[in-house]
Amino acid sequence: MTAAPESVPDAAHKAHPERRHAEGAENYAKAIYQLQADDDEPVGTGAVADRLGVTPASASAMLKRLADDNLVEHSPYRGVRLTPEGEQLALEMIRHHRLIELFLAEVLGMPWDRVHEEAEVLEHHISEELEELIATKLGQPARDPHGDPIPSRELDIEDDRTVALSDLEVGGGGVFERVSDRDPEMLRYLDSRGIRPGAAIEVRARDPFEGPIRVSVSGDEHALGTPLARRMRVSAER
Amino acid sequence: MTAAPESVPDAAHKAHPERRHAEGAENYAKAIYQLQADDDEPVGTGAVADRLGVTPASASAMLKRLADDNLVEHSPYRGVRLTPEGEQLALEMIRHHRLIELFLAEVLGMPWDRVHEEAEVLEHHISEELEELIATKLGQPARDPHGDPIPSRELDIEDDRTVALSDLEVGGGGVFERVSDRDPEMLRYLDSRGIRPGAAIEVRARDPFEGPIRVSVSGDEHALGTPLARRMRVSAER
DNA sequence: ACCAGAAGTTAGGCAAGGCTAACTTTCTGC
DNA sequence: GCAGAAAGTTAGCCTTGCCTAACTTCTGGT
Ligand SMILES: [Mn+2]
Ligand SMILES: [Mn+2]
Ligand SMILES: [Mn+2]
Ligand SMILES: [Mn+2]
Repeated sequence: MTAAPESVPDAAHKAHPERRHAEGAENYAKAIYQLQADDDEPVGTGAVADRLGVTPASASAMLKRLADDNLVEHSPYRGVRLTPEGEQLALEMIRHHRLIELFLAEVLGMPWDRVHEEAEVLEHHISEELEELIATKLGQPARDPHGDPIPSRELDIEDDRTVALSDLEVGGGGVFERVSDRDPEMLRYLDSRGIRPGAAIEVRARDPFEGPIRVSVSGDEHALGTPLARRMRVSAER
Repeated sequence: MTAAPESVPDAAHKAHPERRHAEGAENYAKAIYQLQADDDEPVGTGAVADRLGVTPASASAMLKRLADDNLVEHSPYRGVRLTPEGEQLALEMIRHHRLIELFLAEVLGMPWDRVHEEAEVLEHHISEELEELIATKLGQPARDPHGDPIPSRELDIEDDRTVALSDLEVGGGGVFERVSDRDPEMLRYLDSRGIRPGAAIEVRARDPFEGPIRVSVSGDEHALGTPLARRMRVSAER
């Protein structure tokens, strides 16, 4: 046996206070964070329920519990806002999620349209130690396979400087930075067209009434429907 | 889009019928499997309760539910035995567990005394697809970091041909095949002595009344307590 | 053969989360 | 400014697991 102290479990990875919250609370916190975006409007019960696929009644009950746990402030009938503690919890889960997605893609070769579903489960079940081992293995990465920023170990996250592709004028463009990871079909479609985060993209033409948007990506032209273009984010110019 | 069929989700990894059971059922099935060993005595409620750290009352209730789900046969007051379905479920979890342990150790460099705890959680949360990616990455391995055999994809498991080190006579020995993974302290101790699965081991002397066992491992002598020796398994000779 | 203690089960609770149905509050269009 | 619609909440119920306390069954020693 070495001279190492007995039963002192390393004590390293203790940046965040290791609050143990139920998986439910973690999912709600993440959903609220993502719905809150940056406009600091409170988030409605219905929006949370929709995103999590539960009834408004279930969400209402759960939000009250989150309020008791100091994860949200709840004004009945008006909505919820994350407390700083709730935001930390959300960011912790987002860090787990994105690290896992990248790890699955990079280390295990899982296709980028399938990593999301797996990460959605695993994010709640990895230890802080495993989180750290994954981050180290990946070289403390800044972005996940869909271009989304990964919060730092201290849970700082880069603020979003992108605009939706659907909001660009003809002639506008930039780097295709990120895309929603929640629709595998969509990801496979983009992949099959060779459209991936990091590519330069430019709007060539737009049709009115939500018509397709013609873009060029690395030389090729594509006509993208508005729902798709809404989920693709491009670096803000200027 | 390629000519690949739409929405047919690959259909590969479907060897086992993908029964979804609650995490509780998975843990109970695994516990019963491991208590059952090979002596096909039925397993008592108390033994299950002990191993899972719940009260006998809780185990009793749960065993009844497992019986309803056809995972065990339950004779009240006499004990339970796994059904074939229950055994498949147990082996599935054991495969997950041991693949995850090896993966964490080999790919992420997690020390062998810490992989068990992490695997204990993750085994319930990886998809069949991820299981397969891990197995492939590791080259369809046969043993985990503690020397325990990993069930095949078809859930066949090699039967145990080892004896406890504590049961060997002086002069007996063989290959140190495997060691219980449930006590991190013990694993660290063995590791610090350079005693690892695969090493040749021989009993040099024994003291009566559960006294220490003197063994030689790759040239060095060690005195091991009986509780430790009971958890170390050595290849059966002859 | 009996009976005490060990082992197992039942009864009654609790906490998380989900549901539906019914009720309340807020918002909106006239 | 008010009615009806939309949004949110409450009430009552369910499932999964766990608990303690009380009861039942089994077993081993005399
Ligand atoms: Mn994702
Ligand atoms: Mn963390
Ligand atoms: Mn499997
Ligand atoms: Mn293990």
